[in-house]
Amino acid sequence: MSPTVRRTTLAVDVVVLSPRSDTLAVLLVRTAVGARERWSLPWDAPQAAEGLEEAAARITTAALGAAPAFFEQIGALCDGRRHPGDADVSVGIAALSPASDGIPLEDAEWFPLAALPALAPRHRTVVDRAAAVVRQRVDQSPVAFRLLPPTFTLSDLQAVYQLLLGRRLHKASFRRALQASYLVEPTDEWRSEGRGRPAQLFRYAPKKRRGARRGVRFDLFSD
Amino acid sequence: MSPTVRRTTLAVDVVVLSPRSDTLAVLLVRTAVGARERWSLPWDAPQAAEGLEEAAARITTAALGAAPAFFEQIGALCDGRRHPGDADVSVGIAALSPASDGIPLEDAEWFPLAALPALAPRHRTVVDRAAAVVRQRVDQSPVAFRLLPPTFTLSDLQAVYQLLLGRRLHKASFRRALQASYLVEPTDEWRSEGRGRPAQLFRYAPKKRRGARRGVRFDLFSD
DNA sequence: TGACATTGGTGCCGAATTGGTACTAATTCG
DNA sequence: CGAATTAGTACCAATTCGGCACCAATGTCA
Repeated sequence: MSPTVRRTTLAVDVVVLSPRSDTLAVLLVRTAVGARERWSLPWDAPQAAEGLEEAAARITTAALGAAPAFFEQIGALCDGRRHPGDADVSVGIAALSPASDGIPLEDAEWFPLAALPALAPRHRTVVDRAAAVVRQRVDQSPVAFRLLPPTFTLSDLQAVYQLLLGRRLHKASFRRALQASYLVEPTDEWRSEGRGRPAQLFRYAPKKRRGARRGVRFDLFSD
Repeated sequence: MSPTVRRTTLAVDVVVLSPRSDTLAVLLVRTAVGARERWSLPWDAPQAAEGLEEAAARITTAALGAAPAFFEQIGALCDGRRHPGDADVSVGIAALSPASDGIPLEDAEWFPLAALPALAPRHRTVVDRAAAVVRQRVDQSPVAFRLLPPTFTLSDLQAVYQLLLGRRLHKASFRRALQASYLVEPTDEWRSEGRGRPAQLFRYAPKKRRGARRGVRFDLFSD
């Protein structure tokens, strides 16, 4: 018996993440279902000859008015869980948007990741996986920089890392590690943010220094 | 304009990885195309009401005669690249199988990851992503243990880590890290492998010690 | 205007971790 | 028995880490 394809229905569900008022927030759109107000992730089917990330960009732009700075696919879901459009399979995409970018359209709103309204079960799973994936990627891809404007202070950067990792970092150690990584370079601008000493602005500018590989670390296991 | 689903064709492509003769090997199946011999990943469409990993287990069993020990989905691909069954979308699954498990069926064969025959472009991408994902997960999920039989020596384990990471590890440091991680426990069996001192056998038995979280490491960036 | 609060940034030191070498242990081969 | 081979450990110097204290530059307010 040789393999054959089957027709299925497919949806792209986008989890747009952005730091808003000191927490990670998710963009949801209002869906009119009966009398009660309901929310869902922005989603749609990919159009013909459209890549998955192209579709994600289009879907996000429709809800936020701006294209996100970064995408990462978090996989296909095909559990039996209900999807708002009854798609057989969902492809989840995590999209990162700087705090300053975009103004949600009329039927869209930011919700803190920790305080979401009820969602379709499939969407709930997609959100959870997106958050987990982004948090895991923090030190392997430039995730944090995509949640910040093009120039930022080191305190901003540290705050984003702390948001993503969910724990405090030591200022001196953080800067040492950053220095050693050749990921940012200083600009000659300074920002004065009300009181306190002005902070130097940096930009993301990774140098291709192959970092010194360390030995295996077994410390991130979770299961 | 509210979102709607579209019908597409879907395939599950499985990358079965196993350590064979000191390299990572991939299981391929022979596909008769014209006169020339061609190879592809084992694949099929998911059956109705079948989860993606269930499908992967079924597909692998059909080619290897045994179900793999571990699956990890590596995402959906929807580039324009050609798929052997002309599926619009492929879901790639990495499957791990211990060296000792399974005997490839008549039309299946192991190929070293570094010396694969020509594949359909989509399958080539799936293989590359599977290898990258598995290598990245090495220190975050029990990937290495799924490439070994239930009991193994620490030298076996170190060899697998070295295969996956593609570099040498220091014996003392490796064992220190392993000790600190509470991932294995000794059995009271010993294995004598020809010459040399017999090695104690261990089994995978993760203790739920929340590892001491370290500071951010910026060293694994690749782009 | 000058003390003080506030935020940014760095220097230093003891403790922990790392990588390396060298050692001991247990077995097979001849 | 001794050489060879593989397993496992002890020690040590160098590096890295976390924490604290300190200095710097600005706004606030008496």
